[in-house]
Amino acid sequence: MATNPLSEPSVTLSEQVFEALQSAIVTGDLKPGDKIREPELAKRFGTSRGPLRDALRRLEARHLVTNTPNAGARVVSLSRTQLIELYQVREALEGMTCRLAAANMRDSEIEELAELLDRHEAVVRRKAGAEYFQQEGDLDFHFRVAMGCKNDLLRSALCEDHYHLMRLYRHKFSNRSGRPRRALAEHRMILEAIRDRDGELAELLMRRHIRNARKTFEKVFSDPDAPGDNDDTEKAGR
Amino acid sequence: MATNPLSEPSVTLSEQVFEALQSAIVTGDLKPGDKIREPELAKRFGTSRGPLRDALRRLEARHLVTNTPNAGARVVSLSRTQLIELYQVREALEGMTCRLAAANMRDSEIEELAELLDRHEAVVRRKAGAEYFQQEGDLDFHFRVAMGCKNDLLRSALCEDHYHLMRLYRHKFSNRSGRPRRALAEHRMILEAIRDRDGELAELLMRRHIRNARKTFEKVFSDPDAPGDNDDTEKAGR
DNA sequence: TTTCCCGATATTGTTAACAAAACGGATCTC
DNA sequence: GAGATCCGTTTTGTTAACAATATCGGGAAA
Repeated sequence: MATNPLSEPSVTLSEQVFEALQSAIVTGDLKPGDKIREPELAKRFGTSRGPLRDALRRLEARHLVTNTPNAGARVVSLSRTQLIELYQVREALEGMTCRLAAANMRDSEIEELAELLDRHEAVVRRKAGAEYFQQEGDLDFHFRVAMGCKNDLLRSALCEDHYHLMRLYRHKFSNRSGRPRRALAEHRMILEAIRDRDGELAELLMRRHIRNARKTFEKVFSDPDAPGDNDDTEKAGR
Repeated sequence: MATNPLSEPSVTLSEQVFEALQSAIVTGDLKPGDKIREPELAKRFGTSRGPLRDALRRLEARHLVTNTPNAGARVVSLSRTQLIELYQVREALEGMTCRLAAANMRDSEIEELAELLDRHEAVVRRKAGAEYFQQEGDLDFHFRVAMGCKNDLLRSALCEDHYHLMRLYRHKFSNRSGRPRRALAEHRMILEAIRDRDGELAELLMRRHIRNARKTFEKVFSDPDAPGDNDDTEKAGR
């Protein structure tokens, strides 16, 4: 898949490039650590460097791109330590989110969340590709809780600033050794707390849930003091 | 004073414009809601529109500027609701920050924090302009805790993304009716918890501290068009 | 061979001009 | 007189060229 189409002519070009680039990063078309050469990408998207630079700045705000003055931009590449830091931020943010969701989510939203978990359960029961789908499903669950908290600043911090970063690294978010099944059980407990409108419990459970995911991650990737950003698929090509 | 000098020739122009514009916003030279006309500001800073637009995108990431396509940028103007949302985000983020600071702050940093509080106490004792200085001091305290948490993602979220927004609205952050004195006492308790390396307590106290500030704010700026009593948890659609 | 310096080349930073869209005011219609 | 419509102006979006900086490779000296 070389070039993204850049649809929707009415909206601004910067916007389209932004969406296309973000998509390219999250889907792995551009890999972590890849250098971003402005002329090359501009030509690829059929635009000039102006809108491209504009898009780069926005991606920088979402931590999907890092920029060093006079040296150019690269697709972000998180070390093990940074991933752990992300878990900690999520624990804080999503804990609060969940507390607010218990207070502010609409009954209909709660029911939809329950149905979502039912579908996840069916997938996990079938066992077929459970790990992978559970990854997407996990993000989906957290996404919906964020949408339900009715705090716009929190929602945007999660769904816009951090969500795509999580998507980018979801394959590293622990999905082994029966974790999907446990995660689903934790989701169920959180849902029940929200249903009971028990914000305090909902927050506690969400924090524990994310903390558990972090601990599993730390165990699986237990390189003590390796830099972390280099392993399987790697190296800025040329 | 009309024009900021744009010092430091070695660094990039975008960077300088970014700093100057941010300063102009936080100091009140540009006021919330002000329209930002690119040609005007570019001329004021003695640059072209390119670097200015670049700076605008970065300020957008820090929520200091809002941009609507084809209609231009404005200095952000937070509603009462949005300010409350900011308090909630701070409660979550700074709670975690404080927990980590208790674990990771160096002894020397803790001592400097203690000295800072001593200075604040002297100011508050003298009563002279206590409210104002306590504002800056309060931010200073929170800033240092964030610096001490040793989680770079958290630190940047607080010190870069939200700090300047808080500075912009610090005069609205409750500083009346003896709150500075109480805030100082709360700071002292937080410091003690950090000193004891008691992360759990430090987080609890910091969250309570910010929650108290929020409640005072909500009382002082009570919603004019809210019908009944204020409900902490419920929020009508906007 | 290794190291350092230097210049060719590529990439980023910046500018000014052009295109398109929004804004404001005067005029016209009802 | 109220409201809609058109047109000139202003402002934003986009482009291509120019300037400054960094990168890379080759060659000279130790």
